[in-house]
Amino acid sequence: MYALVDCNNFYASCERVFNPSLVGKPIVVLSNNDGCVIARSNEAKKLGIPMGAPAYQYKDTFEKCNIRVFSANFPLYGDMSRRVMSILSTYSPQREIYSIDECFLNLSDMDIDFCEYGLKMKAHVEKWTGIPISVGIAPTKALAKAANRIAKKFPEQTKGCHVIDTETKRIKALKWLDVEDVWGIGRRNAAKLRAIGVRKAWDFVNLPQSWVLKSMTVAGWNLQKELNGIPSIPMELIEKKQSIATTRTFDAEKDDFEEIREHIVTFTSMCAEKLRHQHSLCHRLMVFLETNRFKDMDKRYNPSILIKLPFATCSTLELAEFAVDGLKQIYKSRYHYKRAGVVLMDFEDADEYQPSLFFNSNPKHKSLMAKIDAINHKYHKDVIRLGSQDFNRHKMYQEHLSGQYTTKIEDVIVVEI
DNA sequence: TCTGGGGTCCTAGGACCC
DNA sequence: TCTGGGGTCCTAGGACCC
Repeated sequence: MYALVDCNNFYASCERVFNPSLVGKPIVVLSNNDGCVIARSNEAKKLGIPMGAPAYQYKDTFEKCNIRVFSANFPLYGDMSRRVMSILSTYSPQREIYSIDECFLNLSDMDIDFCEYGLKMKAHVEKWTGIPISVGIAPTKALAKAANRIAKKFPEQTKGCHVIDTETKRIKALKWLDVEDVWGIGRRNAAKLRAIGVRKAWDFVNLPQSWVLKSMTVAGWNLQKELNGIPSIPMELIEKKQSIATTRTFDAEKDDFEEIREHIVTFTSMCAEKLRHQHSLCHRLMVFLETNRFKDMDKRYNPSILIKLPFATCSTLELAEFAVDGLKQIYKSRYHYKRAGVVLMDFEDADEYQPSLFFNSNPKHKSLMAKIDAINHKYHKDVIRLGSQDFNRHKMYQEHLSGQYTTKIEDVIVVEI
């Protein structure tokens, strides 16, 4: 059996933990630059605020309905996530962190009452962190996802935990679940399925295997097996990332090369720090630029360049040099850029690195980076950075930012008695 | 005026190998 | 008229996820 644990309206719940007056009130959390709605409390969902809604189009609704608006506070959400995940890891020897607010637990070979166990972890997480969660438990990951959906949809009946442990429950769940809500069936596949009359997950599992393989490849076939109770999507237990990206939409359109270069160096530095944190070296780096995607075609230019490094490295100095090299190759002065990013990929373990006979990362950088990381970690910000980085990091509109209550000492809440 | 960010996996097709 | 067969590796792009 597998459990899928999902935090309810995670970002909104994080804000509530440190501001209980928000309980029961509609909340939305906005993306960087206060651009789009990326999280909503149940109350905000009921008011009809869609996911991804551009904030400026809903400004009046926010005011009229007294919706509390927050700028994204990722240091807070990341730290709260870490706390939730660490509690959940005590409930199974195998935990897969699937996203910032979700994780799978392998409950196989455990002689327990699954429903009782799910409710126990729910109470535990809520008591220790203040974050409400829902639990779905079933024989496969895809069915656990479906069970979780049922737990969320019917809180009165399920108390926030639903177990699919019989054939009757499995069939009932699949006949209830809309095909587009099945984990792994996206918009494209849903449209294809609708076109041939498939409406429910139950219709999907009854499609001939040949059709599924042909139209949805092996991913679709695995999904079909999973929904039929045959585990076909393994637990992913390795917690090292296979790629690390830092990308940002700018507060305004930019065309100045120097300014863009500063951002690219900063993005590279942020990626490199994460890379070192997971003890990896990278072999490839991608740099991309994007013009405003809401403008006319003739003003758009979205170049990217993939650079194969001559040696594996995690040195910010070396990576930044390669990134700027790449930027020079794709930058054209006649366009206005709205977004840019750096992606590191093709990693290997730092401990298992086999040096090359001819080209290698500067060995002195290893201890230099370690010192810089230690100092920056101590001060919780980049007090040491490259001279070529932008001084204020990245400017963003963050009009409604809450405190970093758990990661910044000045923001810790003071209780007066 | 304004419209996010960070991931994973799969496939087709080209380059290259013998 | 007709020009082999069977592999692997790499890459770009698409689809999906939160």
